[in-house]
Order: sequence, then C-alpha cells, then structure tokens
Amino acid sequence: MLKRNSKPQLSNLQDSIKATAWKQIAEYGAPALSLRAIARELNITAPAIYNYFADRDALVTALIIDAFTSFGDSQQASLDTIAADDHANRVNAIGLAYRNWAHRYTQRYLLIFSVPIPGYVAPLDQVGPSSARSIRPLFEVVEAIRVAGRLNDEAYRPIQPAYEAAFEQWRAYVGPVHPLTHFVAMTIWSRVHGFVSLEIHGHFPPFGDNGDALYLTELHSVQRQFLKS
Amino acid sequence: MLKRNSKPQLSNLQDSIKATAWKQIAEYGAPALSLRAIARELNITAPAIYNYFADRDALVTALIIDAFTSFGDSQQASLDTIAADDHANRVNAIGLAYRNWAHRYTQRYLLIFSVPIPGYVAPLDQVGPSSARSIRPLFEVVEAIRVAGRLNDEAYRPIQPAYEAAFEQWRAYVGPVHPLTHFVAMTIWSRVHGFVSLEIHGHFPPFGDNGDALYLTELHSVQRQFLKS
DNA sequence: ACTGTTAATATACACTGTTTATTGATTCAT
DNA sequence: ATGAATCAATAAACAGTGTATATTAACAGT
Repeated sequence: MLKRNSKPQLSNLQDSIKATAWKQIAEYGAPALSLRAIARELNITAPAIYNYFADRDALVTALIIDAFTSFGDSQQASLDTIAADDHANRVNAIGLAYRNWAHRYTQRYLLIFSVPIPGYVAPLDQVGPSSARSIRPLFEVVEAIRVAGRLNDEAYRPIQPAYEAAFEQWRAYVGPVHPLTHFVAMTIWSRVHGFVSLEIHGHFPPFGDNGDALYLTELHSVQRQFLKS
Repeated sequence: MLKRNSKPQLSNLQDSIKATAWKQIAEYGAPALSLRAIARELNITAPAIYNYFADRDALVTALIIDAFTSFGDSQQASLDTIAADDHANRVNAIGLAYRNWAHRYTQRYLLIFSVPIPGYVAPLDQVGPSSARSIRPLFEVVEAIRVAGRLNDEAYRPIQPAYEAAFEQWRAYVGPVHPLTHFVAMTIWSRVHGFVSLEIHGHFPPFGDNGDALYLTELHSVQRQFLKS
C-alpha cells in the first residue's frame, strides 16, 4: 500500500540524473560532468545510470535538447507582451531575450553553442528538431515583417539566386521559409550571436550594468538595415 | 664535438610536445588531448612532460598563445597586398582572412573561441598579450578609416559617453584606441565572429563552394554602415 | 674527480567511462 | 498462491586519464 505505481522511481531517477547533471554543470561547468559524481550525489552506483542513458553522450544529448527547449521557450515568451505588428519592438524583445538567457543560463548556452564534452558531437537527427524549434520564433518575427511588406531585401537581392539552393536542404529542419526571411533571420541571429558569444567567452570588456546599451545599438543597426517603413 | 649546446633536446622536446599536441588536436579535437598519449607518441613517459609544462592546463595555455599568434599573423598578412588607403578592400581582406583561417585551422579556432578543456579557464595575464595582438590589425584598419575622416559615428554617438569608461580598462590589453574606433572594430569583430562561429559549430547550413558570397554580403553591410565616402 | 643540477623514469594514487556477471526485488501467468 | 520472467541495481574489473613522489642516470662546473 505504500508504493502503487509500477515504475515510480524509474522516470524519477531519469529526471533526477538530469537534474543533478544540471546542478553540477552549473557549478563546475559542462566539461567536468561526471557520471560517477552524479551517481555519488544520488547514492547510486555509476552503472545504474546506464539503465536510463545509453552512455554519457546520450545524457549530454538529452541535456542539450533540454537546453534548446529552455532557450526556445525564452525566445517565444519574449514576444508574448509585444503587439504582433510592432515589428521593431519584437526584434528588440527577442534579441534582448537571447542575451539575457545566455547570461542567466551560461552553462546551457555553452552546452549548445560551444564544444561541451571531449569528443562529443551532437547527433543532428536527435538535436535537430529542438534546435530548429528554438530559432523558429526569430524566423516568425522576420516572416511577419516580410508579409507586412516592410522587409528590406537590398542586401540579399544580388546573391539570392545562388543561395536558394543552399537554403533548400536546411528547410528540412527549420520548415518552409521564404528565402529572404531565411537570409535576414540568419543575419540577425549571426550578429546577435557574435556579440553574446564574444561577451560570454570573455573576449569583450565587461560592460557592467548598462551592458544592454551597446547590444541595443546593434539591434538598432539591424532594424535600420532590414526594417523599412 | 657532436653536441655543443647546453640543453639541446630541452627546447626540442618542449617544441615536440607542442607539435604532437597540435597533431593530436587536429586529429581528435582539442578536448581529447592527453598527456599520456603525447608521451606515448614521443616514446617518453608522461611525467617527463612536467619538466616542460607545469600541468596540462599550462600546455593548453601555450597552445592557445600559439593559436593566437597564428591567427594574428594571418590577420596581419591579409593586409599586406592591399593599399593603405583602400579601406573597403582592407575590411574585406581582413574579414575574409578571419573566416578562411577559422576553416583552415578549425581546431585552433575552437581552442581560442570555445571552451576547449574540462575545467580550463584561460589565464588572462598570459593569454592577454597575444590575444590583444591578434585583433590589433582590425583595430588598425578601423583607426585608419577614422583618421581619414571616413568613419561613420552615427550609431555610436548616442552611447559614447556611457561607454568611454567601460572601454577604458580594456585598453590595458589592446593599447590606446580611440573610443569610436574601439566601438566600430568591436562591432565588426562581433558580426564576423557570429557568422563564422555559427558556421563552424554547424548551426548554419553548409554553404559549399560559394560560401564566401553570403559572408561577403555581411562584410558589405558593415562597409555600408560604417564607411562613409 | 667530485658535486650539484636536472631530465627522465618507475611507481602509485585517485579519478574517469564502461563492461560483465550477479543479486534482489517486482510483476505476470498459471 | 506459487513459479517464472523481467529488470533495475550492484559489485567487480578493465582500460584509460592527470598528477605526486621517490629514484635513477646523465650531464656541467668547479
């Protein structure tokens, strides 16, 4: 009468493993992740983990998928309070959310956008979907601008013919996207990522409290170039 | 009469260690670097390495400094054939050199711009100088544009007062730089790095042979925004 | 020729991911 | 209700890692 569920601690343990993995990652960084250390903290033997994850890489993959989900949720949520036709502020909001999430969950950010573990390469077939989903909000912001007829195609027009083909295969992951939208979204992502990546990795000076200002300047440059009135 | 130098194989071994380290990094990636594997390949015992490097992190630091040097050399060399007043082509050349170097020496790139080794954090006091030297060519390109009176300060003017202070402490590493130059150079670096970083980490579609075109478009956007005639 | 230095070794410790065989408890079918 | 089957967890072991210690061996300088 005490325990009724058939496998109560099974999925519990799976989640507990991931939870303590996140805990240790947050504390010591992703590459220091150790199955034995996780087991120790859970009062478990290390091989027991192999009942829930094929090997350490599989655990890392699961963590990466979780990180992408967390990232995608934060991207999506940033748009909730902005009017659908307030394109400039949507770009600002989703851009700021990118940087804020990276600073708040630095280790998740590094897990996704750095090389997290010795010899690990993310299996695209598993990580692809959650990865694609996480950048979809940005694509939708840009697509809405394009549909509203306010997307500047000046920069893309000259090279569009050559790149429609290159984007084609990528759409298997991101879904059907207009090439111009694809180009602009990629450019925005690239600029936003460049700033945040250099910042997170310590290649930029520490901006302190008003670190937003410089970043917002870059977001404004994006709007000046791609958002026509 | 055979050996005259006092410590002939000392620096030889130091270089050999780094050389085989690079060899293994190029083959298996930076995080798989193993002192024992290096020793094995050199027909040496692992502890012998400790005579040349305090520990594995010290070896990694040395490799990072070498990587920065290689990177800085490539940045500098890209400008050799471009006329000093051909500012547009200088931006193009140094930007393309950035991407080409990253593709040619991917592991060196990751060593610098990713989190290479479990628990490793680059000691700024050692890495700083070579790091600063490696981006100096970009700063000089931008500074030349500013001195020629062709640097557009529109984006920076509103936030300059707030950021002169933040840049101040950074100049201990990069040397004396005009704030506007600093801002524009950082922005260019950020954009260039964002593109290449996402590309190298596999978050961008593979662009194939004409991968330059999309990247050149981004370089042209930079010129349109910051290089006034 | 002796001494001091120092590079290299051998050995050992504590850690890692992973495999194997074994235990023990739970569930299912008869 | 009892026997069979399943499966999570363990114990033990293997191969690998970085690193500390003590020891050997070769060299340089006086």
